[in-house]
This record gives sequence, structure tokens and C-alpha cells, in this order.
Amino acid sequence: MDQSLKLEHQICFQLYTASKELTRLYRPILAPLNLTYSQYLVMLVLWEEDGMDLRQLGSRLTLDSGTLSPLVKRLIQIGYVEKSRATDDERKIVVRLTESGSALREQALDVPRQVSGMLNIDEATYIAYMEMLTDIKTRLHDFGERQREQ
Amino acid sequence: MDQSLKLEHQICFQLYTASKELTRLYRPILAPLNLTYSQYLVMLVLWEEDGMDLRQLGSRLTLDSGTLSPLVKRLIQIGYVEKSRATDDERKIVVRLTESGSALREQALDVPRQVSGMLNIDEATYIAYMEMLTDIKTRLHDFGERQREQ
DNA sequence: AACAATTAAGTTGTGCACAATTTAAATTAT
DNA sequence: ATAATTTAAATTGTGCACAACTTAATTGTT
Repeated sequence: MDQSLKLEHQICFQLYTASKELTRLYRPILAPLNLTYSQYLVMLVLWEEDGMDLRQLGSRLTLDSGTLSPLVKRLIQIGYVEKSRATDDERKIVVRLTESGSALREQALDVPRQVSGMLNIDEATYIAYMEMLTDIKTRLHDFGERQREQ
Repeated sequence: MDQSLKLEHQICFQLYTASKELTRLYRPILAPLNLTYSQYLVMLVLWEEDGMDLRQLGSRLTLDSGTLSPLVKRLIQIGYVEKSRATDDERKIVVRLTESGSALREQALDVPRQVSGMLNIDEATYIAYMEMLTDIKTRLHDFGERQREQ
């Protein structure tokens, strides 16, 4: 019998479950910060570079306005960010950290260490895995390029 | 400045985007089969072993009844599966392929080949990546075990 | 046998994720 | 300059994903 459709042989399934289970690990760690996982990703971007517009945020996280608009609205309600129109281009919405959102970074500093501890992974393996994941994404993007060329 | 919160350094983010982008790749491939990605996963399980109950399906895919109940309902509407009560345990709902659902397997046989082609990945690399993902999941499960012991 | 605890599905509510559409602002072309 | 096109964000609708809860069947205990 053909084995190609076996669930466990699908790289997509392994990626999908690994991602889901790792995200599950984050939930209790992020709960004290009052953040969901996706909201945490947005905060990571803003802590790196405050005052991004939605489109920039989206291209960084591969999320469109349909996901980001309501997500940012929730971050505003919590009080971590605020919105304003860009002065040079009235279409753009600039998202900025509030004082509370900036301050949260201190608390978040411990998150990566906690996750590493839970994964119990050494530096070399971690780097190797990161490279593999980057490679998968590169292959996906390369395919996208090839498609676009035709 | 501390780099630990840099988005690209987070393995969770790389997993999350890799998974999302690979799923995106499946969408146009699965569209002719009239399946979403999650529905495809359920079909993969049923093609392997028909007549599973919801709990078994869920433990195989790491999904709970809150996700599976409505998902299976949609598969019934499409006409690929049907539900019935287990005779030995009236709590259990057994999900079985219809003729149309069984027949769909023939069409699906080409899906993995198409995806591999798009990823443009050789056998050895593919296996190495699968092992990495399995290892990540093992580490996550190991942590779960350690937690439960306390 | 009768009651308590557990288990299987289903339901409700929240929050992504994304396609498709809408609205308004900015660019470009004529 | 004005019309056509493009772009940014928001909105609408569908389908996961999961926590919390409900209902009904089964199992365990006394």
C-alpha cells in the first residue's frame, strides 16, 4: 500500500503540531503579561522598532490588515499601544507603545529564557534548528518567486 | 542592548511562520478537493484507519471536540464522511468515510508529490527536517512529563 | 443497587488567520 | 488638472483553535 499519504510522513503536519504545541507552552508564560501569543509577536516588533505602521507590522509578521486591525484594537484596549495617522501619508496608521507597553518589555525579558528552559535545548542545536526553519521558508519563498516569473 | 527579544531569534516565530506559509502552499492544491488544510488532515487519518471516534481523531491531530465537532459537521455537509453512535459505548461518535470520501483518496495521492515539488527538497534533507521537528515535539512532551511529575 | 467520579461530545465565547470587499488617500497617466 | 490606478486600513464572512461549561453515558466505589 502507498505510504505517501501517511499523516506522520507529512512535513506539514509535523510543522503544524510542533508550532501548535510550542505556542501552547507560551500561553501560561504570557498570561501574566496579559498577552496572547500573536499579541506578544506584535509587541516584540514594536519593542525593536516603535512607531511602525500596520503594513510594516504585517509584512514583518506575515499578517494582513484583517488580522492586525482587530488585534491592535485589543492591544489599545489593554493599554499597551496607541494609534495615530502618519503626518506624511494620511492612509497610514502608526502604532506606538504607551508607557505601559514600553515598561512591559522588562517583564518580557525573562520569557525566552523560560521557554529555552522548558525546551531544554543547547545553543548549538537551537541554532541548527533555526537554520533549518529558515531554510524551509527560503524554499517556500523561492517557489513563490518561480511562480511569479511565469 | 539585549538581543534575546529579537523576533527573528525566536524559534517559536520561525516555526509559526514556516507552518503558516507551508499551509498557504496547500490551499490551492486542496481547493480542487474542496478541503481546507485541517479537513485534509482529518481525511488523512480516516484514509489510514476508517471508523475512528472523535476522541481518537483528536488525540491523533492534537485537536479537541471544540474544534473537531464543527469540522466533522462540515465534512458531513460536503458528503465525505458520516457519523454514527458506537454500539459498545453510546457516548462515542464513530466517523466513517462515505463512498465519495473514500474515492477522494485517489485524487489526494498526488498532493504530497506536488508539495515536495514546490519545496524542491531532496530526500535526505526532508528526513533530517522531519527528525528535527520530531525532536522538538519530544522535548515539548518531555517537559510536559516533568511538569506532571511534580 | 445507589451514588460519585470519570469520560465523550457538543456548545458557547474569544481570538486568530485569511479571502474578498469597501473607503479614502496618494500616485500615475493622460 | 483630471481621471485612472494603486495603496493602506478597515470591515465582513468563514473556518480553525482552544478554554470553559453542559449533557449524557459509563465506570468505580461503597
